[in-house]
Amino acid sequence: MLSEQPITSADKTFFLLRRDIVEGVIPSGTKLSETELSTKYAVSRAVIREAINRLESCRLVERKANVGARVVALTAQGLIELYEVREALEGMAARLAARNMTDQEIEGLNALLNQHFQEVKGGESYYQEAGDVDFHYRIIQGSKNQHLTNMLTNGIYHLVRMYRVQLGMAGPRVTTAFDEHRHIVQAISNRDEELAEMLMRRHITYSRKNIEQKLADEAGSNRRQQA
Amino acid sequence: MLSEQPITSADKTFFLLRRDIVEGVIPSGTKLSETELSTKYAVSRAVIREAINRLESCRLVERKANVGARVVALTAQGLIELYEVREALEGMAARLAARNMTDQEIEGLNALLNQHFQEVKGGESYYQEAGDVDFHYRIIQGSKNQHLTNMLTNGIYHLVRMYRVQLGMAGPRVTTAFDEHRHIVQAISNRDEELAEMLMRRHITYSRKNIEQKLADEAGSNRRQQA
DNA sequence: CCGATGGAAAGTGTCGACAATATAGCCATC
DNA sequence: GATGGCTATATTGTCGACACTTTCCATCGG
Repeated sequence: MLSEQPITSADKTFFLLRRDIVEGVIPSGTKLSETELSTKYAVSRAVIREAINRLESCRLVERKANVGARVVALTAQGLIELYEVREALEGMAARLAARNMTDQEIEGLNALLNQHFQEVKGGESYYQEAGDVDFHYRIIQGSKNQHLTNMLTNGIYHLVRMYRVQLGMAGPRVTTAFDEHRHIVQAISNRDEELAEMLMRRHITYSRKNIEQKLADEAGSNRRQQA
Repeated sequence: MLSEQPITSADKTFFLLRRDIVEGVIPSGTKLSETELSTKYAVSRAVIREAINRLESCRLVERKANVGARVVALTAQGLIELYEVREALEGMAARLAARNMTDQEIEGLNALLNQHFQEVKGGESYYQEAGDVDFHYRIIQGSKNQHLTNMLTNGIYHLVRMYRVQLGMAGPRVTTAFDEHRHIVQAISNRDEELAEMLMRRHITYSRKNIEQKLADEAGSNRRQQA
């Protein structure tokens, strides 16, 4: 039923490049040469340019006129800033989800949670990341706010994933995060906008602090190694 | 001292098109024909395409593959969604500004406020819009968060302005808005993050409600006219 | 008279070539 | 030996032409 729009060559190249950048195949800081990429992907430079433009609007690469594009550098500061934006946007998403989600959607969210519970109990913690993403996606969709949805799913989430992959943040935090998810769904279920937003913001804050802690630990051990 | 980067033809065309779209010279819903625009602006289609791509990433136009681009349609729902995003992002910006602005920047904000006070007292209410934008810009900059700043100044603000211009929301609300601004600066001055965010969110909520009211009134009078 | 089919016409997607700009390396000069 | 300017090279920016898709309209069949 979904009117599937045609996929152009530029689209495909964009998706490929994005995947490679997010997954770290093309490391952070790499120069993206148009001529090089056009031979590698067997398309014209025009296609590559369009793909790079779109990567730029996702903030995955930075371009300078007459110089070229490079994959964004990953910094601790950048990650913190990203989580600050996430906190604001996803907090609002949770608030709006509590207002706008249908009862069926909420039911589906509960089902997803139960499924996760079974998996976590069964020790399949490797499902955690995908499950976490799925959970957040549903709430974002539930906000029914197009701007919010686009910003998060087309922009921020790929950036967050890039950081997680390349800084090696597969992260445990499984059981606590699960409880936090449960409480958020509870608040949405009760149509308590205030609480839903607050809990989502806390959830993301905890996640950020967890990552900051890890970065600090790594930095510490690196210093010890160097000494 | 600012290393001014070279401005390409695509840049210029982008700026021109954006201005024309935001100011309503190119009305909402208009089809943007690449061939037509390339003759009008005397540049190649490649340049036009790049400009349109960038307009799309600002969400000022929408593109469909093999069909073309049109200026986004303005709807009441869209405006509300925009303000919801603004509330989330600018609320966070105010919180971060309370944390990160320098004392000098805060002093500058106070000076700006006093200047506005003089102008408002003198009845120069036509300065309101520019002053309002300036006020919000400074707080956004004060957040020291690059992502936040880019999202707001490169994306949302142009969209908001587009709505304001084309739906004729030059809006009074001068004196009340001025008081709200004053209280926000006060909170930032006191480094009260919590309060700064709350006041900014309220400020934007009020602004949204004011606009919703106007839209409702217009719709009402339109119905009466038609009857 | 209405719907389907076919084929122009117009528009977008892609390409290779040329122009303009930045970078690197070399030589001359201080 | 270091610095400044110049040339050579490589890369990006821009262009016009061609390929493909969509859209519109006329024609045909029911």
